[in-house]
Amino acid sequence: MKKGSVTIKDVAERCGVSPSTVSRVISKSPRISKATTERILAVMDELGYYPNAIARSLARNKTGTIGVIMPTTSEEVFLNPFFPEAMRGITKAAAKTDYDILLSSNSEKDEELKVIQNFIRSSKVDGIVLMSSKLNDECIEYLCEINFPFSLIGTPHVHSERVNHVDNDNIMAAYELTQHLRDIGKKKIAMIAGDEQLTMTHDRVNGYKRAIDENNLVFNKDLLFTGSFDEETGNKYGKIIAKLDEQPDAVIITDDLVAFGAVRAFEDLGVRIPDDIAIASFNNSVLSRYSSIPLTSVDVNAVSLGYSSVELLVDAIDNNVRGRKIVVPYTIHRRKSTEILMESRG
Amino acid sequence: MKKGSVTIKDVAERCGVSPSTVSRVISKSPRISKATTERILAVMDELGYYPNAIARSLARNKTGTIGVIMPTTSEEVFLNPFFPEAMRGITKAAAKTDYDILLSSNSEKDEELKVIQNFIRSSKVDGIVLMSSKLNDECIEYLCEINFPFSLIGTPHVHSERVNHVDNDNIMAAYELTQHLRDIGKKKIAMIAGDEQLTMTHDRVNGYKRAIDENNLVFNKDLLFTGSFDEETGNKYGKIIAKLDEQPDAVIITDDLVAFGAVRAFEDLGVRIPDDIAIASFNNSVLSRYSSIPLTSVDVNAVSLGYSSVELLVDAIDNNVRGRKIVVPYTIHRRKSTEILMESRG
DNA sequence: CTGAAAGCGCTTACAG
DNA sequence: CTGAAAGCGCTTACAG
Repeated sequence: MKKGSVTIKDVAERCGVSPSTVSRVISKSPRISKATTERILAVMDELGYYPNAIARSLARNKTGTIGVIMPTTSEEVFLNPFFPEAMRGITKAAAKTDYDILLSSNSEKDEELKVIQNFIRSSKVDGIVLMSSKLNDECIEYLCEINFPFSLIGTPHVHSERVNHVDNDNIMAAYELTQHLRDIGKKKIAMIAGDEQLTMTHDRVNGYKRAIDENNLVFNKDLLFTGSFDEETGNKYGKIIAKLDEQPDAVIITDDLVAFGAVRAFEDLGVRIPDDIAIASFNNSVLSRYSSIPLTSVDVNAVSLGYSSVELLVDAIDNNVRGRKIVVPYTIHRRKSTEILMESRG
Repeated sequence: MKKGSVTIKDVAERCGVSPSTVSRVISKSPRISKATTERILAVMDELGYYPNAIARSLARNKTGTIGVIMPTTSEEVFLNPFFPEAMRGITKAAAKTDYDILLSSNSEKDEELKVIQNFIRSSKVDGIVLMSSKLNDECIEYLCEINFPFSLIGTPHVHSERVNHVDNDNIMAAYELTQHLRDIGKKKIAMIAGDEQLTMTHDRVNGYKRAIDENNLVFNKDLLFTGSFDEETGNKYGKIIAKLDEQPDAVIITDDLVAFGAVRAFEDLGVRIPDDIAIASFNNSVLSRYSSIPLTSVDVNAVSLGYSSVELLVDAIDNNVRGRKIVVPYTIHRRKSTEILMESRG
């Protein structure tokens, strides 16, 4: 557009000072007299001057933007309400800290590392937020190796003492959920966990197992399912579970959307919720409230996770902080899908 | 980090050529001999050279990034599934066209214009995607005035021949929805439309009115409500509608989330859906399928809207195109909330 | 087909 | 408190 608009040089000339001086009032250097400062500010206003962010970035070797890496394909991502929520927290924190957000747009699966490398090598960003944590995460590996500032939503599998991360206590959350199911009288509890590659999945499975052990319930690995975060997965496993010879009486599911798939399967097959099978899931999306059977669900507080991830990152960029960890509390919302059974019922 | 890493100069020296030549192979200029090109490529690889995007931007006066402006507060935005969906389309198209996405993070309401001005004046972006269209939209106004490349998701209220935009035919969609309600035997149709400031709201209201007229139903402005896109709004108007002396027998609602609020109100007050009041809404979110009463809903194809908005924008940037319009088809999904009534019923 | 030079718009030691 | 100068890493007419 109107290029060659007004530059620092124009302002300088008009004021009869050097560009250096103008630059200093821009960056609020205290070494400029109040008089000149005000005169320059006035002229900047008059001329409609606005500092060029690109030029500034180049000179200062700092971009003022952070890269946010959406896991896997952006297509899948936005189906899960977790990510929009987390983005909400991220944008909010970014607005506060005055960083811009460069959104990764990896079109293909497993291009994350490439996107990250591109962001870094072409120096488009000062730091990176990783929105998920896998078991052998090459992105985490890479970022640690080159010691580039980043923060992680989730818990790293390795290098935990070197990476800034924010997470819920997923072990405890799954543990509590399992306890809750036992408390309402359930004995045989299945689990549909998420992607095996995610550390989150492992944490939740561990919490589940611990509760099973402590309550002297039997752990049966045939009752533990893993898969992706979509309705289909839930529907598929729901059908399998409903048709088991020894049907479980409860199931913990790693996400509401998946849970809906299971609910659909149960309804289709005449399995009553919560009477025959109770359901408890994660993410507390709007859907969990408005489902035909409202679902007990863990609110992981995705907004806070996102918000804190940016705070951590800024600390990493500005103060070179590494290995800090923030735990965001979760809340279990009890709903009809795990309602306590009446004494007398057919 | 590893600053002063490897630059174009390093590559040039190592090759015994000038930086100009290296620059030319980077930008794939055809004027460089195949031999030198290959030699230089090899050295770039050997040295791990990667062009600095910032420097390139400054020199070329082009950033290679597009700014995406989320309407109002980012907090509200992510509650509505429309936006994540649209973002999905946007990131997908951006990945294809090789543009980066700078996400607006306006923390306060009505800071959109400021964010836009900041993006443009500090030359952080080559173009802008506006995700919603208001009646007297100062952002559209501004962008037209300075003739900055942008595209709009929605229909502009004015300057329509000058702005690139992509939208559904909202008039027709609301018209069809109203017809559908009449077809299932409804006579007195209310509407909970969205924010009065949105052109979308006006289009939908117009389609609704037209259908009312054509069918010789009575238009009653007391049956037309406007408000924001949240459950509360739906719940509030749902209660009001349920308590009207002459209760309507159907209601069109501008968004599933709002519709859920109304459903809740109706259920609480013993109003049967669809028997007493049928409900048809917009956006076809996952929720509309899994609600206690599945909702008839219009799929606006938000992903396509987002995708096309980027295509339009790139055309605006590269070829200076203005005033192009794309219409994205919608689909009405009929569900239980507008099921045809049985003949004999109490 | 290639190079020397100027320039993109800012910042920042260094010197005074 | 202020300025001259060099530099950030690239691009691009211009000239050959």
